[in-house]
Amino acid sequence: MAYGLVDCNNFFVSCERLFNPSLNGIPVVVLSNNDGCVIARSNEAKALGIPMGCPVFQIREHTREHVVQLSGRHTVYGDISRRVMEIMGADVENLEIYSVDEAFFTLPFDDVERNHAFMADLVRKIQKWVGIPVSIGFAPTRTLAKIASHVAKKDRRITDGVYWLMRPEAIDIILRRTPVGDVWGIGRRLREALAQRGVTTAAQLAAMPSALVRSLFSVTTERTQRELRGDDCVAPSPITVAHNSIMNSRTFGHLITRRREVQDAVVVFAKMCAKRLRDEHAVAGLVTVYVRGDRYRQDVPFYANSCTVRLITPSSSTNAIVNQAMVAFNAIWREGFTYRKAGVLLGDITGDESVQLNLFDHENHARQRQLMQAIDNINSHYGVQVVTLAPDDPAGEWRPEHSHTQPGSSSLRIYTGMWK
DNA sequence: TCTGGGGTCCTAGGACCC
DNA sequence: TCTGGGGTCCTAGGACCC
Repeated sequence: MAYGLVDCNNFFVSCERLFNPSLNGIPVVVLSNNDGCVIARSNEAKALGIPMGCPVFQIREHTREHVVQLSGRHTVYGDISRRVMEIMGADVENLEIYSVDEAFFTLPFDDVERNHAFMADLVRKIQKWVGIPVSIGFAPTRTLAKIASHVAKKDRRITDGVYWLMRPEAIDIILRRTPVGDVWGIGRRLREALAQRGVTTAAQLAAMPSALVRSLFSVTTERTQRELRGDDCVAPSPITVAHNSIMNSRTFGHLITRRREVQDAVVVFAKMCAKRLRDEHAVAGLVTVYVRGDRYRQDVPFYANSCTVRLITPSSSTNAIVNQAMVAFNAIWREGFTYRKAGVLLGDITGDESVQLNLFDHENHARQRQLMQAIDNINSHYGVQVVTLAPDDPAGEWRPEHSHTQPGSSSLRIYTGMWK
């Protein structure tokens, strides 16, 4: 049994290079929202020593001058990702899409050489058809396959973009050369804790007694450790992974002190969450709202809080979710602080066919569902928010003094008018 | 001056029940 | 005054991932 991992190299940068070939061969980074952090780097940018997740202002000035900085375009990356995954899905078995630029799969043949030739072809095919360079690693476990794909990426000329980490001797050699912090599942905290015990390489972690790893850390870390030894511990996930939570949040471009502005943002996040729920034919039972100040600012008092509200009947109705988000928001809002970020998180998500209806909610639920569907249809037809629910109204009912509104009982008003 | 967004899983501790 | 044990469910918080 072996797992394959296909990994798109420097994915966001590679996408940008598709549209602008002059970016080839030079240092390029793609930035997060508000152009705050580096979220993708070309090899040339990595060579300049720019770390992943690095805030832009921390890049030394004379380095920054030589780097092309681009704002992220995640819709575009999503489209390109889909094309890569479609090609993979057509040629391999049990493709499990793990992230926008990675997927696990199992091998199509028993014969190693045949597999290798097939995979090397696949790497060339994706490069030719989509224009994205990928690397593929194979190993007895997913954790080892991640390490194998790193080897494939690093030593591309030797490996054809495909690397097999199957033989115990080969695994042993590679693990000795792999810093423990590069192992999938070992982050900064665990790396530091392990270093205190003299464990700095993946091989040393693999050699630790599993019971000790578990008692020092957690079952998750023990699983990681066993995977390094070749025990397959990560349960396979179904191809269509249902979400346990849906989140929408944003760091604001500047510090906000006005209630109205933060509240408007929360309403927008709640609406986007509700729309995604409906797209996934799901309903949520929990609505969490959180707000927080700027943890880096020493000169203003810091405040952060969150509140979770349960819906009496799980719902995907914008009205019900925005309503509960406002109840939660009102509970945590504090005047006199500055706010840097807010978000809405939906939890307890289930399929919408199995909603346990509250006795009094039956009729209301069916009507809500029809209304939401009508609104989604109109908006998707025109491609803009032609129809929207009332909460955007500055004189609306979402004021603190109206925070006792019960779920589902507030009136629904519809604006029709083009969005400017 | 400037520090992302969207997820997952695990653990500890409290409330509550019999 | 003495004041169980075992179970479930929920939540907050932490660590990790890309």
